[in-house]
Amino acid sequence: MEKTYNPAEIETRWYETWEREGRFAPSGEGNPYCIMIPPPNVTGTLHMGHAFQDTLMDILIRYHRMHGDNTLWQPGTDHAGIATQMVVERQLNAEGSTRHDLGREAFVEKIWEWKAQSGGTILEQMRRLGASADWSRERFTMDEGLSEAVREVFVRLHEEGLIYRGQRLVNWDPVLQTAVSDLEVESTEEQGSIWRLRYPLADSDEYLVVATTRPETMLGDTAVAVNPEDERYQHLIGRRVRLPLVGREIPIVADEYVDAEFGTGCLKITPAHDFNDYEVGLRHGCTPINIFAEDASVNDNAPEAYRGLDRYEARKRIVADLEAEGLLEGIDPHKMMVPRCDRTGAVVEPYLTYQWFVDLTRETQEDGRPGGWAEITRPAIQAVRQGQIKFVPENWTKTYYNWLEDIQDWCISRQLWWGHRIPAWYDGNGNVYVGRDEAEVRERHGLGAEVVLKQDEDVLDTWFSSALWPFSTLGWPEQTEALKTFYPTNVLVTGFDIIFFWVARMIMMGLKFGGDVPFREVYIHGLVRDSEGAKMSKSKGNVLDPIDIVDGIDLESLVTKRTTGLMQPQRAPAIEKQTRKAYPEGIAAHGTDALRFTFAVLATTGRDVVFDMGRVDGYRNFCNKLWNAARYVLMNTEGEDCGQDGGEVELGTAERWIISRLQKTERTVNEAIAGYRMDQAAQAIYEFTWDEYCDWYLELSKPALQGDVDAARARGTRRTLVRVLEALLRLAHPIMPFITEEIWQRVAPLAGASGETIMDQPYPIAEAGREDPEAEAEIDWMQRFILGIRRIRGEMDIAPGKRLPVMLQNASATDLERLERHRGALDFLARLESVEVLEAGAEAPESALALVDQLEIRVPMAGLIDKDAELTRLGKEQKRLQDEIARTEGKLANESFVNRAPADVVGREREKLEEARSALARIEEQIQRIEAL
RNA sequence: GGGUGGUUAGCUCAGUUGGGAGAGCGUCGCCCUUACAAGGCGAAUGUCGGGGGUUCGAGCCCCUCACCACCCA
Repeated sequence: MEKTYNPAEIETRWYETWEREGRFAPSGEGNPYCIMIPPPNVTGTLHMGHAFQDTLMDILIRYHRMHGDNTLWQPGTDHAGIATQMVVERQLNAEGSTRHDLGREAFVEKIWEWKAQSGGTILEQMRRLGASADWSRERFTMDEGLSEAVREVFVRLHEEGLIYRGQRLVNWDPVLQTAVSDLEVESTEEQGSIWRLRYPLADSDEYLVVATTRPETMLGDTAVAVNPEDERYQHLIGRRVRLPLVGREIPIVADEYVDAEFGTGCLKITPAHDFNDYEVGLRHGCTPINIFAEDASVNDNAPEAYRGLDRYEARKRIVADLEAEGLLEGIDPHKMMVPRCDRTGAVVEPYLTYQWFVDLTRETQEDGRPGGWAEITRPAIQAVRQGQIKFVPENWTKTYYNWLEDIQDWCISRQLWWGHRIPAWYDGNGNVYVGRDEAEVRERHGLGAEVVLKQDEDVLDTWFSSALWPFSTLGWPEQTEALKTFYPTNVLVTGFDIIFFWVARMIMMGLKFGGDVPFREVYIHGLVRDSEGAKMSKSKGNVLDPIDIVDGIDLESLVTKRTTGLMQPQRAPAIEKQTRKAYPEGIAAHGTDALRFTFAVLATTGRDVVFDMGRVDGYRNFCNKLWNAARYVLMNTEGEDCGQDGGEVELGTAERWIISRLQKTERTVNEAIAGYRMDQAAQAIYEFTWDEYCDWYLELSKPALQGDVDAARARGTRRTLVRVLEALLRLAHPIMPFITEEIWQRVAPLAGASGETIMDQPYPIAEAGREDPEAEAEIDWMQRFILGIRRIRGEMDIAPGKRLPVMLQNASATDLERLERHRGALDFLARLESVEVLEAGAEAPESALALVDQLEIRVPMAGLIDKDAELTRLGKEQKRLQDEIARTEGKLANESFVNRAPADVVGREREKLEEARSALARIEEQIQRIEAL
């Protein structure tokens, strides 16, 4: 084996081998186990969230594959309508062109080109992480098969009356000029103003004052509303005001919605441009007046003076004009929630347009058929409520219910060019026909060639196709073998930010069209944040590229990477400064396994995953530790007799001990993974490897293999060295696939294991019969013996290499037996020069003292021990024991404790007290003796 | 305003039906002991956010307050 652990070389080599040999495909045998990847944006790049999530999925996949399941990890990508269209559009803009210059067909062609060129990036990055997805089954949401599924679902829902087209107020992005769903809108608090405007009454010289945060919308006002209980305005209800600048007379209505405490208590009602006003308008029979064009400039429904002005320009002019007329009463600063599109950052405009919707709210339709609530939403709620789908951690079900129980109809049309075009056609008379294609529409509705049909210009919300992902990727609507085998899938692994967008919608569509839940469990993991706990985002400049952690990156490259392509280039200097501070040396190469191990350890039940580079450093060291342990094992076993070819094998206590500890670790790891506690699994592997196998067993094997040892014993030691290592490698493989494969190839033959790859070896399962409490007790004794001497050594600053003479006093028969049995190990690990067993009652010379239960271990002080240092050391021990005695005595003096606590707890306290008292007595005696020197 | 989660060592986090708190990194000593200095051996470090309650016993259960974060209106 190479002397140094070099992850880069190992990782690329093994990944290529696995993929070439088709190791990622389902075996076709065993219980089906399937995970659908949450499809990333096809033109995106891998971020920390992906890397974290992919690691978790790959751990589960590799674990189940090794357990013999017929395992499929279904990969693929999403066309991500808005995001992808924007990317390509921005490129065009950079070339001085627009998508409108190109036209729809050429623009879509351009996006396909872009996809062909950069679409594979993220999947390549996933390969770098070791993701063992079945790439031969890779799907893209706009593949023909998946597009067919989309059309099929649309048509069927439409036939059932569950998809409808209607004019509704929607969230409108005036930059992209498309509707967006409420989930794509982010509201943040921003500083704005409240303008108080005077609206003159139509029939007198009086006026009332309305308060508004958006004065420009007054051009579309259709009413003024006051609270019916508001005494100030009783006399106004039913009268009319003359709308300034416009001249239209509009009614004053009473509506509960108005908060008398807010502003002036008079609310202007603009149904076409505010969701609440729309509702109020409906109640009072107002016809909405739309005053904006699609780009949010003022349209022809407004007075000529304002037409064509952008909404903010119009605001300025309107405020100025009102002021000139004496109708502006005042402006107050006001903090308000401003809705912005999460993609473009544009302020979203409530806008009245025709859109397609999925009904999710009606119990029954007008014609008596069941509505969307009954057909889609309620079953989705029930599936979780009745336990057909389990959330892990369980409390996320609350979030799920809260959203579904208060759901709105789903606006599925988008005014984009990139996506699944809505399968609806219009004739010249405004009739709309829905069908799988134009031919079907013509045939079904008897439309001859003379009728001109035009397909709907809009495309579907990307989430519409994502909702079908669990079954469309398996071939639906065909009843394929894959579909029959792997649907429902086993678990969905995803972040909580996407429960609404995606999880709920997959459950809806899975139940409706897949005939069953899309997955049995939903494992919700936390979101990766930077070491300060802040969200990682390009604009904050705190993003990390997982591949940079794997390969390393120098500071200058990192700075360049973080400061190019910013939406707000003015942030560059701040980002640069912060980057230089956080990573003065750049980022070191850590290798994929270390990164994966870190992710596993961070996968606790919390909702935030705070990522700290120090953790990766630590787990890279762990990889190095494992590597070197393997080197040691191989040095001592390759070319030696490890018992793989027969021969008598004898296991010593140390062997029985490490095997016993391994069983416990195997049990812990299996339970942890089954419960989605990757942190506990990784922790157990770490502790076993480092604290038990390396720190103790490898050390114990050294004296056992030195000198002239019994052949059967040596064979037992070598066999245990390789077999435990081999099992450990299998145990760790799902988390750190590369290093384990690399070492396993060398170790497996020595351990008597055969196979081409660790990937398809059986996952270790604990055998209760191999647990050995006796061996554990004995090694525990030995460890305490050694630790006692090491402490004396450490506290006295005695060089580790210096051999020490020790004397034993008060040794029991068991102590002596154990001493005899492990003398070699004790000499080696505690660096003993000699051991003298003192007769009962014999006076020991002045010495430093360590206790193992009743056994007193003494290191004579002559020339070695510093009196004051020993007194300090003993003083600390004295204090600890005194505290312990005080605590236990107090407890045992409490009658209710003795009477009410379980007998074993009380018994344990009594034992503890007794031991502490005995130890304290001897420590204090020792203190006196040393003080007397 | 409603909801959810959090507050444990200097930092980032674990803590399994309530039985005297752990890890990684960092810190302090002593060591180049032939697997590993990305290491070995040893050490220090916490009124478990505040207050109250239940209990023989609370980091863990209940109430309350404070602060932080997120989601929804």
